[in-house]
Amino acid sequence: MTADELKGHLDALILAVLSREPLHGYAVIEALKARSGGKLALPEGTVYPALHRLERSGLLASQWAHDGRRRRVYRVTDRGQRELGLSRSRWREFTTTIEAVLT
Amino acid sequence: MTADELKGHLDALILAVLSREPLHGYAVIEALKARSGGKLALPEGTVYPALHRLERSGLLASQWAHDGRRRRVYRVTDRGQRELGLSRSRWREFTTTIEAVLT
DNA sequence: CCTTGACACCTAGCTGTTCTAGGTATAGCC
DNA sequence: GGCTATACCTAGAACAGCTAGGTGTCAAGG
Repeated sequence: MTADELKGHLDALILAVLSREPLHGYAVIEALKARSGGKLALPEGTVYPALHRLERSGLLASQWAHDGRRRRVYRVTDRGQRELGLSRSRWREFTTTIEAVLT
Repeated sequence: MTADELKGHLDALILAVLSREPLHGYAVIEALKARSGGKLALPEGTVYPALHRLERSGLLASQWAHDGRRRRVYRVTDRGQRELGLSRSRWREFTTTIEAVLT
């Protein structure tokens, strides 16, 4: 399920894990894996560009941390928090719409 | 909600409406609109290529009907029916996975 | 009669997102 | 010293959905 069916929902997932606590990119990947029971095993080439995109559009902010390794730690901005709320209600509408047709 | 978030799920939706009864392309668009309460207003440029794709991969079969207008009527093949079943369970897994992360 | 709008089909090319497949570099363990 | 896990990055491929154009029929209204 490393999927094309994911399209359009990745941003919300990233915002969701980062809204709990700031994390660096690699840790975001692992958090997604952990919180989904291993189902969401996203490659770095998917997540890193997504983080950059989200930062460019002001939903995330990042800071370099140098505790041994170089790590870029991301946190959700206020706008990102609001966007996460919108994403959640959009998700609910999306699923009910699809399910209305699918069942 | 005419969306990028739809990606990867359109095929299942089309199979679902056509599994009830065979329809021509334009009617598929209207059926999707009706069954979703107007939320799914997909442009022709999305649906027609999808129908062709599904036929090419053997999940749909079509026949021209000439009752006044030219209409290409699509029906779900046996393979398409099986695929619809798979799509439904994939959908369930997909939503539970996303929701585990999102909530 | 002729224009407008709904019906019904089609496709080339744009866009944007995910993935593939490469690359760099450090830390820790055997 | 070499291997694995950690940690970052990006160019380009692949592909789905959309935009924006096109054709043609039919029915209703002016």
